[in-house]
Parts: sequence; structure tokens; C-alpha cells
Amino acid sequence: MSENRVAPGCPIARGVGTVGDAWSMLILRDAHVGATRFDQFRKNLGIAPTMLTKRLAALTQAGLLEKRLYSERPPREEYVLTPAGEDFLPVLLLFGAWARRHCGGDLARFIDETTGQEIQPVGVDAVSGARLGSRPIKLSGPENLA
Amino acid sequence: MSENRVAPGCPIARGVGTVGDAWSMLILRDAHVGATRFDQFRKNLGIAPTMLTKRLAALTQAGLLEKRLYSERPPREEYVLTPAGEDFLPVLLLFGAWARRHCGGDLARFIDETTGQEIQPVGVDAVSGARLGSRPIKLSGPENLA
DNA sequence: GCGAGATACTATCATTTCAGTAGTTAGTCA
DNA sequence: TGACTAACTACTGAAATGATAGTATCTCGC
Repeated sequence: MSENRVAPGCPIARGVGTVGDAWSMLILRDAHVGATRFDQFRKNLGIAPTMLTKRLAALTQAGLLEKRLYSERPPREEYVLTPAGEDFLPVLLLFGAWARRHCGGDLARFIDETTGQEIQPVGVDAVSGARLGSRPIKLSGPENLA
Repeated sequence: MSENRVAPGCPIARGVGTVGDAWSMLILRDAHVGATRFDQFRKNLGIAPTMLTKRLAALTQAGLLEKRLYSERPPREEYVLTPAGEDFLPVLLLFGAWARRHCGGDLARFIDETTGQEIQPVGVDAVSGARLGSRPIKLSGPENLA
């Protein structure tokens, strides 16, 4: 992709440029259900190690993951979610909820671990309280979309 | 990507396999702010026509867009959002909101066209009413992640 | 103290995908 | 007739990706 000249002021374009590829999303998903180590990601995803190295580095660079030493001898590092990375969970949940509604098949459900209840993720406008998608929107700001 | 053997029961993996590439998301964004025609997408995004053809076909195939004749003579078609495509808007809004919080720069805001107010998209569990991300989650269902 | 195993990678190369540009088809308009 | 619009397709070279093998470092059992 052109990466940077596509509507530079658009937050969606920016987000897509940062974590908008398939592997990054799946890595973040795994990170949210507990994976932290290179080989955990590699085995769960069946991703080529070259790709994984690249994606982990990109996510670390972007501030979603942080490299942390979990053993000095032997020196071993793991990748843990930063606050920005954790903040990405609602996006993944809404994304998954959308797929459950619209992509066929028998897909897994999200469960609240504290209550054991199924989660039904929805988007809401914190200002008006209205369900997102119920009203037309537009973008406003520094010279965005064409 | 391997495309199909990555945790077949995981909704996030499924969603990512369907619309989880950069161009698809940007096409959907443009569709949500009014674009319908091939050349509108092409010029807004600066996307190569071959790519655009492929992505539009994939999104149509996946049921997010629908091809519709808007002129018989000459025969011209446009792409309009289906209900499934419209339902994707909250995902895009949350994604954009995340990017506004965590990717630097001066990014555009989302405005509610009826009230003129800025939207602050958040994820909520419709069952408990709790803000998403405030509690640990897990997946449950047909043999999902490893 | 030696070989096997764990962990986290890097190197290499074939294959696939993508970007960029040009060309095609089918029609309108003046 | 010739210019113009819209929606593509064809072609080519560059870049990204996948698969597999190999490396570096350390631990542990014997």
C-alpha cells in the first residue's frame, strides 16, 4: 500500500496503517488471551518466523506491545500488551461480534470471565449514548478524505 | 496468509479473513461516507484498478457490498452497502477512535450529522452494560484457538 | 562434559501478491 | 467524427510472504 499518502488526517487510515493487517490483529487477539512468547504466537498462528519477527517488531514499535525480559539466565524475552495494546481489545471484540453476525459458520462466543456470561459487544457513542450505526456520520478535521 | 486453517472457529480470525486487509477497510470507510462508484474509490484511495476490482469483488462476494445498476444506457453499475456492510460501521468507528487516542498526529474527528456533536465511540457489553476492556474475557465454542 | 532439548530467532529462496501504467470496451455528447 | 466518461482488463516489475533450514545461547539429564 501507499501507506502514507492516503488521507493522512483520517484516523481509520492511520489505524489501518498501524495494525491493519491480518497477522497483527491475530497476534493481538492471542496476546489478549494470554500469549506472550515468540513460540506461542508461532505455534498458535502457524505463522512463518520471519513474518512473526517483523510483526512483533512493528507492534512493539507502534507501542502496542512491549518487550520484557522474563529470565536472565538464559536471557529470554516476552511480549506483553501495553495500555495502548489493551485498549485495542474493544475493537477486536466488535470485529469478532460483527463476524459472528455476518460470516457464516459456527463461531466461538466471547465470555466474560468474571460472570461467565456471554458478551454481546456493541458500539455506543459515549456522548449521546446512542448506538453507533443508528445515525449518519461525517468526518471533520485537518483536510482529511477527498 | 494461510487463510483458513488459522483457528477456524474464531470470529476474529474469520472476520480478518473476510475484511481484514487494509484496502477493504478503506473501501468500506469511503462507502460509509458516500462513495459508490469505481472511479470514486479509485481516486479517493489512489488504489490500482486491478486491486480495486479484486477488493470490490471480494466485498461483494462476502455480502458487504451489492452491485447495482444505476444507469441502463450506458450500462453503469455502482456498489452500495448491504445491511452487513452498514453493520460494519461501528467497527470502523471504534478502530478510528483507537487510532485517535494512540497514534500520534492531528487526526479528524467523527461528527454526528444529526446533532453536529463529536462522537466518542466506545465498546460496551449489551448484556452487562460494562465498558469493554474493563474485564478479562475468554473464547468459548467449537474448538477454537490453540 | 556431552548430547539432547528448549527458546528465540536469522538466512535463503520460491511463490504470491501488489503497484503502476497502458489499453480496451461501450456508450454519450457536441 | 472526435473527444470524453466510466468501468474495467492486461502486462510487467517490485515487494511482500511462506516454507524450510540453520544459528546462538543456555539448561538439564546422565
